[in-house]
Parts: sequence; structure tokens; C-alpha cells
Amino acid sequence: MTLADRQSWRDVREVIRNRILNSTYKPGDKLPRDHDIALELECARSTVQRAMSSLAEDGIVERKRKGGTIVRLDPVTRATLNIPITKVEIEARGFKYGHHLISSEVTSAPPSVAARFGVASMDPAARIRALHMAGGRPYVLEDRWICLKTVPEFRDVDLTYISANEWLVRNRPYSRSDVQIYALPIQPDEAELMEVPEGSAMLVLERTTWIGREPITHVKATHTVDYRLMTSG
Amino acid sequence: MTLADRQSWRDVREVIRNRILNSTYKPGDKLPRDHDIALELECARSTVQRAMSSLAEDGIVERKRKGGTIVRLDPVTRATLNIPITKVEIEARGFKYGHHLISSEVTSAPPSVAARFGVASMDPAARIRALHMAGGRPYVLEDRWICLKTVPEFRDVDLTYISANEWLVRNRPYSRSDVQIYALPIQPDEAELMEVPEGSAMLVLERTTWIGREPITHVKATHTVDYRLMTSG
DNA sequence: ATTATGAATAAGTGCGTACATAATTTTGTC
DNA sequence: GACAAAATTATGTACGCACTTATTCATAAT
Repeated sequence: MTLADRQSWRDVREVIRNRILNSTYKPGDKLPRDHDIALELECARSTVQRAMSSLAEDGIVERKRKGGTIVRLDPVTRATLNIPITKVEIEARGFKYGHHLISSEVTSAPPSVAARFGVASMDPAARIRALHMAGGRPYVLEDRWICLKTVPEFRDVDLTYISANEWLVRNRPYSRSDVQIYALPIQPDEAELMEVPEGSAMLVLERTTWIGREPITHVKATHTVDYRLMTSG
Repeated sequence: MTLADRQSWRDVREVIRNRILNSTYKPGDKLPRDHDIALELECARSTVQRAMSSLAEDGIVERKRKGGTIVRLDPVTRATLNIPITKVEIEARGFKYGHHLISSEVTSAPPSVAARFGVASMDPAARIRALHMAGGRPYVLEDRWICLKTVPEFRDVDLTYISANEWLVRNRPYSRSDVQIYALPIQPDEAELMEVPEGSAMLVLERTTWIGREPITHVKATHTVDYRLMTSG
């Protein structure tokens, strides 16, 4: 199967992907060397290289120096989530954004939070509890810890004007983040804030972010009952 | 800041990323052309190109032909989920995998399912309900629809030996998938199966997969109460 | 039999050039 | 001034070569 003329590395990727899909190459099989595929498809090795590294990124094949390329034995679904700034998300859905500060204090972070950052202590820390509103209705309840050693300027931010969420993302971009997603019955005090029945099943996203090795913030975001995280790709 | 000698495109990416992090380039700013960055960092344009397209994939910058490269105004957190075959996931956690078929029938798929595939009808369809066990305890309850027009061989699969999940992923790789994640209180009949109190908050993953434009399968997977989806990157 | 040593191999990276493609800006025409 | 055509520009892709690096495999030394 020779590709006629003008081709992009995406075409090469499709050819290889199709061979995996139709079992020309089966899970565990070793693929020909980049060089040979290049000869067969009449393109440069660098084009094959680009296609193959894309397939590797997608979790479809595994590549090892000298070992060559093999079709993954245990294919994984790689789904990419886009998590926007809450305000942007709400406005994109056509609702008016609102923000209520529930509490703000400087205190000592519990070990469970420090553990998320992989440090023994992250004191002093700011704890912010806030409610993001969409069209006047509760949308996300966030419980946030901020490492004041890493972000000392945060002490001077007026949270009545801008949410901690937005201030941080606009002023303190992170270099690494970790996300956990789970379901949780809502606590009695939170049920009132979120205007849902006690014990409702809520989707919770916990995000932890670092700049380099320094902790920035850890946030537990509890979403409305009907909230859905979506991916496409 | 000139890079000394041997450098990989990852180094170039880090230089640019750091400039964005420390606000040398601010959200909305236009970056220099690849060519100029290449001159400054003393490398080839193709190296800059590789670094830049990686930053674009990560959602940090946006690139347009002629328009140049700009720092994204609304930074998004791109989190990549790895969703393995359930059996592999359970065994990776050190539990013995078990699989119980609850029901299997050939029927007509409801409109809500067909709608997920973006088709008017996907008949005939197989509906499989099954429970995946980890160390003898319920782990995932799956409610699956399979398009028999796309996957006719599925009629002959003996589901007492292999789960629909595993058979499909090993025999019918997909080319496109869509994932939705949400929280849901468990239904009374499902509570008994999953051995949890009625109304417990469950994490649900719905996955829809296609091969080309043809529907393959849609599955609603309800996870154990303490289940956490994790991402790192 | 076990462990160093080293040759061979296949992917990873870098470079420079050429051309393709899309979008913007300039120019030309009415 | 409005609109279409053409020049310009920055990213996208392709290619071939050279070199690097990790890993395997065969061989030699212990």
C-alpha cells in the first residue's frame, strides 16, 4: 500500500493505525523499523518518526530504543479533559457569573493537604471557601488552600473583587498539576449553601498545583448535582 | 539567555514556558516568530517549531498561520485520563478479578443511546449488564449497548469466559471516543448488586466509541463509592 | 555459571532547506 | 469608498543527513 504523492505525517499515522485496527499488527506484535516503513510508504524516516511518536502519545504503541515499536498489549483510553477557569466556563454557558466569599483565614494546613503536595508542612497557608454562582444559582463550592510561602502576594488580594481561582490562574501559572475526580454525598452544611437536598451525590474535583517543586494551591471543588465533565477526542 | 550547546526541543519548550510563567510573555501577548526565537536561542527553526507545537497541544499558546503565536487568554488545565481495561486495572491494584454477567439480550436501543452516537437508530443492538469484581467485592457495574450492525461477530461471543469490555477492546479498537463523567445516587436495584446503601453517591463514566463513523458501543460504568479517577501531567 | 565488555541496532534529536498553506495586508480597479 | 486580486508573512510539513542514546545481544573474562 503505497501512498501516492502529497502526504502528511497524519496520513502515515492513519495507515499504521488502520493496520492495528484491522489486525495486520496485533497487540504485542513488533512493527517494522521506522526505516522500513519509510521505504514502503515512500517517505522520509522523520515523517514516520513523527507519526509513530504521535501513536505512542495516544497510548496505542510503545516505543523503545533498540527494542523497536510494539502494539500495546493493554490498550488504554486516553481522554483529555479541558478544565477552564470557572468564571469562563459559566459565562460560556450563557449564565451571569457571581462569586461569594464564605470565609478567608490564615492558618495551618492539615497534614492531609500537605501530603498532597508531598511536603511535611506548607505553613503558613490561606484557606478560602467560596461559592461560584451561575445565573444566581450555586454552581461550584470551592475549598482552597494556598501556600503563602510560595505566593506571599496573595495576602494582599481583595477577594471581594476577584475570586482566588481567577487571581491565581491569571497571576500564578503552575508548571505541574494533579487532578482527582470522585463522587461524594454532600455534607449537611454544604447542602444548604449549594441549595440541594442533604446527602445529594456531588461530583468533586480536587486539583493540586505546583510551580517547579513549590506548592501553590490545593482546591476541592464540589459541583452542582447535574454537572458533567466532558471530553472529546 | 542563550542555550549553551546540546539542547533538545524540550529545553526550548521550558525556556518559553518559563517566560510565560514569569510574565515575560503575558496572556494575549504575541510571541516572537519561530525564526527569531531560533536565532536568539541559537537553534534551528524546526526545533522551535517542535517546542511550540507541544506548547500548543498543552493549551498554553495558540498558533495561527500568519497570525503568529499568542499566549492563551484563558488558560485551561488539560488533564489526561488513562482509562485501562477494567480487568487490567483491578489486577494492577493487586486484587483477583472476577466477572458476573447479569443479563444479555438483543433488543432495540432507546433513543437516548442512539442520540449519543448521533444516529437515528442503531438497531439491532445487544444490551449487556455485568458486574466486575475486585477480590470478591463489586468494583464496577456496567450497562452496555453494542451496535450489532457494526460488530456482528459479537453475537457469537461467550460472555461467561470474557467480559464484553475486554472482548471489545481487544477485538474492536475504536477510532474515536467520547467520555462523560458525573456523580449519581445509586438506584435501589443497583445498590443491592453493588453492596452499598441505597442512594450512595457513585462516580459514573459514560463512554461512547466509534470506528470511523460507525457506532461500536456505549457503556455506563458505575464505580465503587471510594473510586477515584486520577490524572497526572 | 556469572559477570564485564563491547558491538550492533533502532529510536531520539538537531539542522538547514524547500515548499505548502492559511491568513493578513497591500494594491488595484471600479 | 467598496470590493476583489495579489503580494506578503508566519506557521505547517517534508526531506535527508548526521549524530546521540538507550537497549539488546553476543562474546570474552572471571
